Amino acid sequence: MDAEPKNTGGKVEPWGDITPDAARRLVSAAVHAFAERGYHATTTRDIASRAGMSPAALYIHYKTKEELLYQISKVGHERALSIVERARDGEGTPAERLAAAVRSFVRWHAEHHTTARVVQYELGALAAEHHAEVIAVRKATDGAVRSIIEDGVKAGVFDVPDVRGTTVAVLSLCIDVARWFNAAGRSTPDEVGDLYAGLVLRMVGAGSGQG
Amino acid sequence: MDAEPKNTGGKVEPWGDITPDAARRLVSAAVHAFAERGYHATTTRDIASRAGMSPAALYIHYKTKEELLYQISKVGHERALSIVERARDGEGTPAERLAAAVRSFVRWHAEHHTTARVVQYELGALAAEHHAEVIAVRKATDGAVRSIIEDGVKAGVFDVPDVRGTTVAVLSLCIDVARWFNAAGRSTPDEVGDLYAGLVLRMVGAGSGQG
DNA sequence: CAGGGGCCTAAGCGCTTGCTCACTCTCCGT
DNA sequence: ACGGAGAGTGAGCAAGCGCTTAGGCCCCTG
Repeated sequence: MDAEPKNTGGKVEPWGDITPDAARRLVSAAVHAFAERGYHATTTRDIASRAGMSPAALYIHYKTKEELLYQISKVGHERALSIVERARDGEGTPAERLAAAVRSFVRWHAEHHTTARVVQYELGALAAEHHAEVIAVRKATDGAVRSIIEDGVKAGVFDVPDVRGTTVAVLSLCIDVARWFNAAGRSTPDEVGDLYAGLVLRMVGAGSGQG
Repeated sequence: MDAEPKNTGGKVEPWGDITPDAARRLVSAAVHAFAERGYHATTTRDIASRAGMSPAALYIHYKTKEELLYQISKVGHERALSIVERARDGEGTPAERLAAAVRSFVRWHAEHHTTARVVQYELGALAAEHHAEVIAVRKATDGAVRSIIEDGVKAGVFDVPDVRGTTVAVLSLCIDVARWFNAAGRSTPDEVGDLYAGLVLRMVGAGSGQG
């Protein structure tokens, strides 16, 4: 029933299931390099040396540098989508489900901020067909969040005049965590997730302090 | 008292006062290229050809490609800072000033989304000292927003348990507009600004519907 | 009208890039 | 013992990069 790694919210590296070992090291090296300098400023030599191998070894496991980005982007987007889908399909009131979606989505972006930064901000470097594929996943994510908000509006527990615009705002808030979050910073992923869940409930007019 | 172009919220190109004409065309070309493909994926030949000149002409007006980015980033950040400072120092209740700050800040990011995208997302490509300079301006912007929120908390009209975290969230919301806003899309800069101002008032517990 | 500065170009230099090639080493089934 | 597949390397190619150089045109000033 759960074909994913053990734990969606925990601290597992998202690339633990890639084989062989060298391929996994390459993906991990690419994630860190892309997150630090951006895709175009990262060289294949940089990725290979971070993975502890020669420049040529990269091409044994991946056809191009772009394929590495595609792998990262695709897996990351699917993980992000599954997080909000799980919240959408879960039990509870719309407010509880929206809070759960935001909390786990934000926690993922904070916990895996290196991966998330690549996933959210480097997709413009993908080849056309890969880009389109990833955009489709993003639209599904957007739709999942919107459907939770619509549920709340239909149930009369949310006060949201502009559902589409508010959905974009909620996702903005969550995604941007990947840009500024710093593991050495003041707050933990859990704290940010809780804070943001509360802020989003207020945004939809279902703030905890007002019923 | 106002050494800036005529209009901070209007539709003026932010580079209208650069001379000579060729330098202005180069900056404008660089902004568009950087926004579309990113700094590192943009070539000096691309910038020059967009500006209607030969590759070498770029170096008559700017020492390096990075200096072009610095010019864009510095001017853009200063403009953004002046927008929130104006709101902070303006008249009205904390709620009114916060709403004004968000409205004009968001409107600027939507209106000038091409410039804003470069300003907000390409600063990592700056040289170390230029980067530090720009970071200082960003901190000032953060501080200006935070001081408005603190005013509201002190006055007892905002309900914000975590001022620092909420400030980050508010800025996230505004900045991310530059990433997704599309001039051909559904909503105008004014509409987004109004929507976001309302959402932020709710985030700080000063929603219009509850006094 | 001489001449110098501002603005621009064609050509190209030195270097780095993504990627390939010929080859080696290690492991494993027969 | 050995051949073939998988995984890796050192060297290097073609293309593209940021940037420079040498020189030409135009206009302003004396």
